[in-house]
Amino acid sequence: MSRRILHMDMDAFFAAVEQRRRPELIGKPVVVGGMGDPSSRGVVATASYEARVFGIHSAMPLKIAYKLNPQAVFLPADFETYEEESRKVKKVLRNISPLMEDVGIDEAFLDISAISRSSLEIGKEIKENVMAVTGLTCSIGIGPNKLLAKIASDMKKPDGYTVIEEDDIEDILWPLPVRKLLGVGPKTETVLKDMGVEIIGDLAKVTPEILSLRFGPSHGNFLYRAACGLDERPIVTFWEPKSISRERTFPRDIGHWQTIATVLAALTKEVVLELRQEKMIVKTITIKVRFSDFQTVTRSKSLEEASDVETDIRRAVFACLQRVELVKKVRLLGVRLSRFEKHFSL
DNA sequence: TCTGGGGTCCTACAGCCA
DNA sequence: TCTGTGGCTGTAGGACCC
Repeated sequence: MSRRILHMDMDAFFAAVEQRRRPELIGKPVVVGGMGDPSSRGVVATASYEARVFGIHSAMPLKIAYKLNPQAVFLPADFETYEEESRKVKKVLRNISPLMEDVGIDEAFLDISAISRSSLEIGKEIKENVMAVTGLTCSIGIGPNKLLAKIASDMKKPDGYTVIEEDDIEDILWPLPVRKLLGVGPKTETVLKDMGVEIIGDLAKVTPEILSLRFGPSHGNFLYRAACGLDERPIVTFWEPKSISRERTFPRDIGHWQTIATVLAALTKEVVLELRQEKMIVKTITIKVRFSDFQTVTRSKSLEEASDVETDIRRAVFACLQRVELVKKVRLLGVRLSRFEKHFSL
């Protein structure tokens, strides 16, 4: 039986939720992100299609989005509401197949290989049910693997439905820019461009040996196989968290050691609270310091014995802080816990 | 121009040990 | 006893994702 993977992507999710609950925003450029104040630090989480016309897109600093369109409606992200809508959508998908992989708040993969109905019927049912429970549209892509399903869902947005078959790889996949491949970000794109590789078809003509030399064996092989449309990664329906972290960017860069210490202690409290909720104990503690010039350093420390005791973890955090040279003002601080063990006594 | 917050995975390197 | 090697672990940083 050949694999049939479906990828569902909500259209401009956060902005669409805001437009649905405030109909006066329908048809207007809506930008969701940060505190909703374009004069403060933050980036765009989602821009409505009306805002995208002005060149506003995800991950763009709010200040730049404001310059592009000062008339746009800027709103803070309301994650609780988005999570609630997301749960409804995921339930629709699980009703089709329990083999669902969550990919963040607004995306999911679904393995529909074992379902006898046509792809079109399944896609139609999902779209209708998502609309019925949320009032929102989504785009659907179907392919023989996750890589191609994801590319398919991105091809016709919003409210799209696209199928990519194995025979379509040369016609549909190869003319696309390499950046469309999941795993090719700005850095990889630049290196590939320097090699004369601009579209996926160019990438498929480079040998895996050359790609491995440039990108390392793992990423190099991945790139080659991706360019050929090959991807055997399974649908992962459940996984244990591997790290818990909290970080904070200050409205203005800070220079006082006292403030740095206070914030790190507060962040430690937050991660420890979550650690205990997960009934885990932790071995490695890492702090992150980003300076005013965006230089970022991390320092980590492993405990002799895994712990969930706040004083142990805070001590490790401050031991890490002592190893950071605080010669510049600080823009961001973070605390991360990793390498968990189960807390058997609980 | 200015660049969030929560994650995952990979690589390089150093130190330790068999 | 000395030296080289390879595996493992911890640490730091980077790229990428939504």
